[in-house]
Amino acid sequence: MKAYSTLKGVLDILQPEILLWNKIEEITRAVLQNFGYTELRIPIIESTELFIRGIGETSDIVSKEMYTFNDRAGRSISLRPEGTASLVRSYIEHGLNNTPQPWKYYYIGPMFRYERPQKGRFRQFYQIGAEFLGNAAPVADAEIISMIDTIFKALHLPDVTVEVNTTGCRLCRPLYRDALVGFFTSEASKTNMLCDDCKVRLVKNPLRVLDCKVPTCIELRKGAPLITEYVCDECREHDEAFKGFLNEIDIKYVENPEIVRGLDYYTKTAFEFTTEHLGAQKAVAAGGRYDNLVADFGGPKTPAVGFAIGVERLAELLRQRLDVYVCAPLIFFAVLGKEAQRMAFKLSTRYRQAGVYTEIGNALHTLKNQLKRADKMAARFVIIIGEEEINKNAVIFKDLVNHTQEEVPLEGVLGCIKGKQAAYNKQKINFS
RNA sequence: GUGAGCAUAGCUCAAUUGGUUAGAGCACUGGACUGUGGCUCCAGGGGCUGGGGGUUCAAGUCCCCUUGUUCACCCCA
Repeated sequence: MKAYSTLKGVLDILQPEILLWNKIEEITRAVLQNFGYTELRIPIIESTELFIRGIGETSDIVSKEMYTFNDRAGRSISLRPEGTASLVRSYIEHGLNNTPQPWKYYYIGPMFRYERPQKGRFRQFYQIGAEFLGNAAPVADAEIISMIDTIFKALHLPDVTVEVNTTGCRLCRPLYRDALVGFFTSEASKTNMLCDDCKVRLVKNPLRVLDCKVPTCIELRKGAPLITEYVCDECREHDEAFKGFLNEIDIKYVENPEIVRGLDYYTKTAFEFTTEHLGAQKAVAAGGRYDNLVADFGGPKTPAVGFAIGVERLAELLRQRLDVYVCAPLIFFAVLGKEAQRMAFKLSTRYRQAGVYTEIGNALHTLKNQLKRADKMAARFVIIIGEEEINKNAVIFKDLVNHTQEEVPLEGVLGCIKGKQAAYNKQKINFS
């Protein structure tokens, strides 16, 4: 029979990787909570229309990366490629604008994009994202940056750079866009010298020409108009105030006019947290403001800021750096014979219900073998039960670390364990 | 969608210029006088050399195709 394997770009996350993920989630959730965010579980499938309307029909995500299919009733369904559209949908669908504002929620889960996998990029990948709705003020943008910064500090993530940009709004961005197109089309020779990709970009998304890595394009765009020269007063003031708040809390940022979000809904602030340790996919978190999306979805006009962290990328950066432990059993029962097994099963059930991690050896194996397993599992204590012990109504209580053992009467076993929970062995996980 | 590199045991890797039954370490399982772990020693299981085709007396090794994978482009978390 043919061996099955995961689909391209889709991974099983197993030990020890998953322990690192658990730790990341645990720490991140705690920080999100401190900033007033609660989780919202959004579905993995939505109507395709939701993403087309939200992310934009011409975006790469929608035009070539969505997992789209028809359900049995012929409705077009898509696996979510991102979380924001769903959260905004949920906000409107449940009338959550009628709950106390502002509205702060986060989500954790897999996203799906049909792309060629490479370092830090997968077809099923996990995001931890949060959305802050109902606050148009620059301080909201800064609070989001501060929150990501706090998460990364809590995780001891090293060497991250905060890059920020303003992408303008619906009033000023078109002006800039036109200016840019005008710049590149002012002379036919200039247009022709652009690379083929850029010729397409010039029509589809001119801002991306600024991001091209072809040398001739880099040369050609010298002297091109800058977004900062075209943003309206409101956007400029917003941007300045936003950066002022970052200065206020000593967050070093780099202004990068090349940050052009690939999702159409962004306005004003756009940002990325980048690192040099991730290969080409260097953004570990990214986001921005989207003041029109809620209204575009038919909700009340509601300003919003949000972001998403790439969990795989974060985990990649934290391998070796975050101490991750797996709990070993406090008690391992080594049992000889059926009666011993019965006793161990009863005892261990009691201990487990009291919150103690116990394991029971295989009664068919020799004592030596069971001790070997106990050791391999890094168990702290072994309770040996054999015929002799059953006859004496006692057990042997063995300390695997101090190499000591004593015979204790059955009634005394619980007392032996009491106060020893702190003695749990913790096995530090070694990522290699 | 485009380009390049790589596919040998669960993992990391060997295998003269093509040349016998494809090896090692780690891991796993068992054993070293029958009820005592770690160390050591011994043994064992496990590979159609990713799949298919071709060249050859002979292919893990050379050629072609295919699939997977890695990295990069595009784009993005």
